[in-house]
Amino acid sequence: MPEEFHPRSAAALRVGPLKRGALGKTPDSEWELFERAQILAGKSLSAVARQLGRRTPRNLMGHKGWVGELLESALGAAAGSAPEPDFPVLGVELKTIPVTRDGRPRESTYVCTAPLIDNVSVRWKTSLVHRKLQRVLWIPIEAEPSVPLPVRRIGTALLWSPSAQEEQRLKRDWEELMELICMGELDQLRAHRGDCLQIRPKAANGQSLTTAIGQAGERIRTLPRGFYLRPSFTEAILREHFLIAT
DNA sequence: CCTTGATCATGC
DNA sequence: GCATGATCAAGG
Repeated sequence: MPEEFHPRSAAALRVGPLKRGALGKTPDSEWELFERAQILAGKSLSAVARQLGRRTPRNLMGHKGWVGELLESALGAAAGSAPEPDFPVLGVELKTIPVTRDGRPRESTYVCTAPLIDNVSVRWKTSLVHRKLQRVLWIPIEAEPSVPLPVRRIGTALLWSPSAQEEQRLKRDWEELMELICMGELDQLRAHRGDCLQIRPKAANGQSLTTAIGQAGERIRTLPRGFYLRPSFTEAILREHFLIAT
């Protein structure tokens, strides 16, 4: 059996330096993925970037996805833009989540593109939202504006699956939102809809257009949309598993 | 302070 | 253009 498949001791997990080549290797199991994430806990973004041979930008303006991409590389996620979880074989989606000093999410969490056409046969359980949220490796990232990006720290990872109740809430929202899409009610498809899951524009700019269905069933051009998790939902996830003062 | 709507970068 | 990675910024 290859050496890298052996469990490591708890002591090694806490204080051991990263083995040469450890960063970026694709994990073969969920356990191995989680262990790699644990090793990153407490490290600064610039430290991880340095070990990967990457430069750390001064800030995120013009580099909005930099943190997520850094963690993808560090954990060996399959790079690319395929509409599937980051670790397809494991069925695990990786999400970095910017948090305040209190550990509360600063932003909503993008899930996936909202399908505006050819979606009539899609059910909750066959939806991309469902597939991506079945198993998520949440990695909180320190995101206080007063803390310079390079010294912001990576938090303790959380491997999460929705509870039955959480899944019901997601399913209800998904069905309500998809109903509007299928009925051509894009005017009513606004971000205020949805208890925990919402739909918002997801586009390069306001001129971006994609095809959707209008009220008369005709094809129309509209802004591309994406599914997002509300911060209140992700905050509850973190709070259930970590101790967060209220 | 929070939410909604808008936007930035990258690969194909 | 579409999918990924998200954060920005105006207004309530």
